[in-house]
Amino acid sequence: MTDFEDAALEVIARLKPGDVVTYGEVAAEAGFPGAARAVGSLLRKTGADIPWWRVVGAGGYLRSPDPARQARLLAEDGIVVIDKRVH
DNA sequence: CCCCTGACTAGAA
DNA sequence: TTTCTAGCCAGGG
Repeated sequence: MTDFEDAALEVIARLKPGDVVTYGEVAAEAGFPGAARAVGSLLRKTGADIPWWRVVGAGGYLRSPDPARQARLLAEDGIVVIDKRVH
């Protein structure tokens, strides 16, 4: 487990219902500013156990391979998603 | 070690 | 507005 993965996973695990952060914010918060891509790679291989749906792309755009599913999960958190974007 | 890809971004053209 | 480029980190060939 790399330092990056360890820190990034913890940042995401701390997210509460209603919270939405971008890949870049997670990376910066984890101490690796600019490593937004690595966050995506991490979520891709990481199974459940973390609120991955609360991580979106810059501008609130849903970048997950299944935007519809992510939008539904966000809705359960009380977050409104319009045209695949969080406002 | 080199090269390419990707749930990314910000800035330049 | 759309397209490119450069930067970043992890992974795979």
